[in-house]
Amino acid sequence: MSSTLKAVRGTRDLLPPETALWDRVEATARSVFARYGFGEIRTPILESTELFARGVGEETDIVSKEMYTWEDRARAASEKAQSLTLRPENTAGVVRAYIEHKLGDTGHLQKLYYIGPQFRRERPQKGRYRQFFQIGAEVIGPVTSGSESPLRDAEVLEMLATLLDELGIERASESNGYKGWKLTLNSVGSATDRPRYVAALREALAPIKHLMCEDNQRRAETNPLRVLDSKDEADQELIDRLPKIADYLDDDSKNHFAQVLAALDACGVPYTVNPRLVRGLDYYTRTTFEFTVETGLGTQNALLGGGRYDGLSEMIGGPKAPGIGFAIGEDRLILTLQAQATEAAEKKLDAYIAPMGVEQNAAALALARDLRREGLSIEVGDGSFRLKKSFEVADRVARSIVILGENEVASGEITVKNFATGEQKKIARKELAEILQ
RNA sequence: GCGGCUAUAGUUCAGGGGUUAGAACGCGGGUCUGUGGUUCCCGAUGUCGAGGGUUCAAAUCCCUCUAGCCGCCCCA
Repeated sequence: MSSTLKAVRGTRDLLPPETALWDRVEATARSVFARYGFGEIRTPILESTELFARGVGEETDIVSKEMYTWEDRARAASEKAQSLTLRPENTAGVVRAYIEHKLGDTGHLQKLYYIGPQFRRERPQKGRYRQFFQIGAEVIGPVTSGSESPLRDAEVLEMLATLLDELGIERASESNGYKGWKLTLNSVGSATDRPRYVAALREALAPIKHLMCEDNQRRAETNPLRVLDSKDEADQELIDRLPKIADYLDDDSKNHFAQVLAALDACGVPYTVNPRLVRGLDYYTRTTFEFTVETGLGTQNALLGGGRYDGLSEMIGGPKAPGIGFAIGEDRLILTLQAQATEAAEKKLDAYIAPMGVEQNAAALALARDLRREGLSIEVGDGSFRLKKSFEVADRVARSIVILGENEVASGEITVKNFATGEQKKIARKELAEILQ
């Protein structure tokens, strides 16, 4: 017995009417990004494995255990098999394209956004899929283009606040029980601060880690920064006494962070500084941030995350090109909007054309064609339907019904009925479009 | 990757070894061969997730698998 074929684990089909919400989210994002001077970039979903190993970091969970990676087949003896990977995130790909196309040589600041699928092989859950969608943006360029400016950090954060506002996601406040979006940020220091701090952390952890939970003992070895955002109650006191990142920031980094916060204040973007906020990707430097929401996502409450990556370009063999970016979990954004249950009125078509008898089918389709070209949304029934059925279907999908029968053809007039008012009248063809508006 | 819960009609769910598996919504039809949205009357919903086992008998009990969900890990 053959089992039926299904979408593979962790992937899913998106169907109407839900896709209308995806459209709205993407259209809103494009509109906001355009106003901030961003242009769209589309990079391949397939990249050389090495890009992620070097960019995202060999030791990160993403690279070490979550990537879809395989050896591409060598087609000729002279060709070498190459290790390929379905992109688990998009920043590395964008920076690779920036380097490959020598965008830095333009001397201009690059503002790029993308919308597309990403792939990570994790255990699926609500808000966490193996193929998931990210909407992201990157600001990157040579230092002389101003790419290192704290103004860029603040601009990106303010843009995100605007986007969430325009999408209708509430800000966390007392009145909504802090269920709206919340921005948390931190500075993890420059490319030299960060290793210094990690070394200090390792040193501090060495004598006390055996007192901690199993997870934290492992983290102390593999990724000491992660110990900081451990949720283990018993370990909190020990964690509080660990060195603070703020004490390892050089003056430039401190100054940079202070300017970001000042600009956020000036723009009225609410935030919380969390000195323990660390992000899982190796490339982050200085400003890191995440937006969380409490609605609809369970424990997957990180709606988007991002940060500065001043050294990423060099890590993958490019010129110095500081940058800052973010990735929004589009799936999570959709879930949040659905949970907010601002049930938008169901969109109905302008009219439904009901041909009376199959001999009217051709005329009905021609009429539909004309009305559609006039900008109306139209559905056409079938002449074999009884009129009662036509009315039922029409009432479900459209605001008005247009009846096309022998009487109408004979008289040259068309019968139109509006479902909301119940008003029915016979009108001339040329008045039709206006009546249906 | 680890631990737990779940899988029955298009949808949301009830049923818990014994003939033919139920409700609501939705769907089809009728009262009405040119009139919907509210009524009224009929009807069909289905390999009970897949495979195997126990039993005279399995949707029901057991095992395996698959998928979803919850928590962890981690992240968007």
